[in-house]
Amino acid sequence: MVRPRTPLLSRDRIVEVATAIVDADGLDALSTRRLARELGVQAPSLYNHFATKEQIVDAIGDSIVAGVDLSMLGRDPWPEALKAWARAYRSAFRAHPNVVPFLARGPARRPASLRLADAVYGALVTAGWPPGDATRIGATMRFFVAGSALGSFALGFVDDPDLYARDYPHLRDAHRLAGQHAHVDDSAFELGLEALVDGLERRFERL
Amino acid sequence: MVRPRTPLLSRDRIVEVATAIVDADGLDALSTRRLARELGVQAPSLYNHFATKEQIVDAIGDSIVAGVDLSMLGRDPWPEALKAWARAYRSAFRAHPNVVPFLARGPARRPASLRLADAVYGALVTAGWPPGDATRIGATMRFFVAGSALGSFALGFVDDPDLYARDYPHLRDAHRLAGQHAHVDDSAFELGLEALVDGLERRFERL
DNA sequence: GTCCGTTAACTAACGCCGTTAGTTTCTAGG
DNA sequence: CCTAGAAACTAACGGCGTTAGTTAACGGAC
Repeated sequence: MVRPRTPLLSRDRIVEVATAIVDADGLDALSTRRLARELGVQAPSLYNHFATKEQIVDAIGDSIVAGVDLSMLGRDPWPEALKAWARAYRSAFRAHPNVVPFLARGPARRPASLRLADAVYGALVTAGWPPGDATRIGATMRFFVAGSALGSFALGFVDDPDLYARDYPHLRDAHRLAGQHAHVDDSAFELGLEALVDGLERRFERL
Repeated sequence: MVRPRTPLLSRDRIVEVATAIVDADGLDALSTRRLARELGVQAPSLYNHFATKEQIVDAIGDSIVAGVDLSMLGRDPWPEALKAWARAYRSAFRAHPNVVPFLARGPARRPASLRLADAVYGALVTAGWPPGDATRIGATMRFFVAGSALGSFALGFVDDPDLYARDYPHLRDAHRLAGQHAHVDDSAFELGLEALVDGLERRFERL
């Protein structure tokens, strides 16, 4: 086959299959050869659509961030909007946990990230925040959401009672975390989010 | 050379040179062949000291986390201790920005991370927090610190006035962020940290 | 002092990887 | 109809992490 009558590949199809591979088997499992194989094609053909493999991963990231609901920003009161947006942002990450290390990595120059930054900044300024604070709050929320989506805290612990008791005096019961990591991570996120927005509201009152 | 009179390698020396490579040229620049070359050795010799390359990177991570000052925990009042510890944690990350994506990645089962979790959990419980809340607060702080160390928020913007004005109505002045990313990221971290701990103090009062 | 198991270096090689060069054939636009 | 460019191909390069198998020095036991 030299050139098919109808194209075998498209950017969308490549991103779709690449996302499936990463979701199923992790970032490291995404190689140009495997991606091409699952697309029914040879690896170099990908380079007719993307200049590098990194651009493919970038496109995966953009498509994930593009799915974050922004409708509450500028509509609801800012504290509620901020919390709802943070939850939507985090759950978009959580739907593709293997991509998060890449997403959180570099500065996000992808279009969807800019649209998101624009929306949250605009909502805060409209609500009465000074521009400088609005920038910092957008950044802080990104820090928190990215960090919480990144690595499970509770997964760091293994279900072995003896392991911690010996060396870490306060972690006697830490082994129990292993079995409930999803719940622990979720409730830690909720606690932090409430505290953070609560602190921001107090700061806002002082303006 | 088959076996030298005094060993050429040691775990410490490998970790030291590996850290220097990652700091200088990034995680991707760390290959077993380059690491070996800079150690004056052939690549497979590394496998006498570490089972996999990942274990080498793990050891880099552990040595960084081991440097975080924990002395304020259990000594100062918990809100101040928590803030000072978060700043120390973050600046340890910031000293090795290229390692952070790896550090933040998986659950941290390395000894230094466990010691750190033990110290912060112990300090909170001693201060009067219920154990469940202490766990969540430790996790939340880790989320925030890891997220803030991970990717610069401000670096996501390029110093090009026209780029944003067209597509993102509120980001008219975003291009100015590019020149001040360090300051923006630092002050966003400070603002978030103050708000977060402030919110936690209010929650503590309500107990 | 000699033996011997272990250690720490080596060389050679395997099967991956991302990517480039060069070729072929089909499509789309004038 | 002709032609420029797009989209597939094959072949190959240099690098990667890792394994197998070899060799010589070390350190303890007799």
